[in-house]
Parts: sequence; C-alpha cells; structure tokens
Amino acid sequence: MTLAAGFFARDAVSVARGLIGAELQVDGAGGRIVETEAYDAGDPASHSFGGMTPRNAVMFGPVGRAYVYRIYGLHWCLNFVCAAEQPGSAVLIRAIEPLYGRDVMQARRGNVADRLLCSGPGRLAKALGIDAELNGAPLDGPPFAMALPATAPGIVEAVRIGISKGATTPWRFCLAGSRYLSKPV
DNA sequence: CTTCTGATTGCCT
DNA sequence: GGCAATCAGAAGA
Repeated sequence: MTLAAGFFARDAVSVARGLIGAELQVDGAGGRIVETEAYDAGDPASHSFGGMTPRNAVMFGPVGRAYVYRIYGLHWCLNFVCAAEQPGSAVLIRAIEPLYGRDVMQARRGNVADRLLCSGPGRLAKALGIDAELNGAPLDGPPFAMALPATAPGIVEAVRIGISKGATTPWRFCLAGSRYLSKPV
C-alpha cells in the first residue's frame, strides 16, 4: 500500500501511529519503522515550541518533507514534517527493523550487531546515510520510498525518551513485540 | 545487568 | 555560555 496524499496533513500523533509498521527506504537502504515519537508546536519538548528559528524552519514549511537536524554536535536525527491546521509538527523516526541494503548500512555503521543497526535515531540516520543534505527534501520521491503496512500493526504507547520538558507525554509509539526498538517498552 | 562519562557543534538566551 | 529528541565504551554490582 502506498502513502495516500494527505497522509502527513494530520496531527503528529496520528502520523506517528500511522507510520508504525511502514516500510521506509532511502536510496535502497532501510526497513520497517518500529518506533516513532510525535512533536507539535504546543509541546514544550518540540523544537517548534516558541516559534520559527533558522534551525526549525522546515517544520513550519510544507508537510511531507524531511526535517533533519544535528543533535549533541555529532548525530543526525530524521523527522517527517506533518500538520493538521497549525504548522510546526513533526514525527521523529526512532528505530527501524533492517530489511534492505544491509551491506551498505553495515558498512556505514562499522559492522555492528544486527539489532543495533538502526535501533535509535542517530543510529538509523547513520545507517541510511541521512545528513543535512536531506533537510527539507520531499518524502514522496527519490531518494525516499515508503509503503504502508497491509494490516494494522499492534502498537504500544510510551513516554518519550531523552527529553526533559514534556517528559510525561505518552507520544512514543512502538511496534508491539519488536526486538529492534531503541529501548524496550 | 546498571549507571556514568566523553565526544563535539550549532543554536538560542 | 550552556545545552541538546544520542551513542559507545568503561566501570561497577
């Protein structure tokens, strides 16, 4: 099943849930999305909270684009821009079950255990070759390719990871039973 | 198993 | 000047 037009024209929580189980490839490397987190403009943990800045400008632009930023000075994080009505929402892709292009991904990651290959936002960005080049890039064409799951997957909801503000908001979504999560549920 | 630390840089206050 | 949606490796229990 391909992505319906308007898939990203919804609130971040709906999109974050909808992406669980979806297949994502970047230039032939990727797999099944097993963990996401939602962020929106009314959320103190979100980069968009407090308005537009040079870094988060892409979050306020058209939906269905990649928002890529550097974290802790050394890792990249991949987000998908979405929005219901108010702009400024995005979904962080936190973990992927590797299915395609294992060789390329292992080479980029330096031959690591299979279940650690893409289990974490920084890890998957490195495995898929994500960097600032892709900030603002549309998701409906190369190098991106996406497909939704045929049947609705089981989803487990949890609290988001690694943030200090909005730390009790349960906007982390995980594929039930997956062993490729960045952290067990 | 768990907790702790260093790495490293652009952006915001 | 301080901090951040992290990771890998080391050390301790």
